Amino acid sequence: MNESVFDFSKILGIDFYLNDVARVARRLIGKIFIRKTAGQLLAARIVETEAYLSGGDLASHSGPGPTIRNAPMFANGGILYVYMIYGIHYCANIVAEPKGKGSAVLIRAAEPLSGIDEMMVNRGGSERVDINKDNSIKSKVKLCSGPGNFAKAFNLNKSNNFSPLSGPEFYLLDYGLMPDERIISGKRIGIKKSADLKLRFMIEDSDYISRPHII
DNA sequence: AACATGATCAACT
DNA sequence: GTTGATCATGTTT
Repeated sequence: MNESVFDFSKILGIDFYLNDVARVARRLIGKIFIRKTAGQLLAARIVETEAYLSGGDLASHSGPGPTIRNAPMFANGGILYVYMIYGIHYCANIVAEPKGKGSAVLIRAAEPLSGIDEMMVNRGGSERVDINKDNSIKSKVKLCSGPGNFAKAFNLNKSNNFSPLSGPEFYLLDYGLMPDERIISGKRIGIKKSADLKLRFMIEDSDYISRPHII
């Protein structure tokens, strides 16, 4: 698959992001995330997200109010917020709602579509990303599954903070859902505070989900 | 001390 | 195959 496959007129407008973050998280399912750099195009279809609210959510980084780290969350929606977790992994978020609110959507998993060889390289190229000993692809299933893996496959880090999702490097395209696809919601993964909120969204029975559904 | 994780390995079914 | 313990390790509180 190459660049000409994608229709960049399907890009999401800024209004998409300036809505309630839980609504944005749900509607991001099925959207195609693209990173375009010189001579390279990475693309994956989002299949799993989590919303982190602007208020009343003890698990959200915006809880303490604006700080250096969470500054992107308090900017206007439609940009990236990338932070490091556990000293090892990066997590990529899409900021939602108008400036000053403080909310974001964590991208937890996606289906690789384009630039799969480059994603392999970004991930480290070991058998852990399902490649055979001769470097041929065994499976693309786990390449972007899990927030740390997604960020690594797209080579995202803190330098991508505040990057707009309206180009020229990052794009989100809306191709809709397949007729038989259903979006389900459940508890978020890996948090202890506000753990019962049903703010995780995913395509039911998708092969690319990072973890099982937790009601 | 906690943290929006992921890879690995031991000990199971 | 699956599950649970353990570890790696930067940044914030």
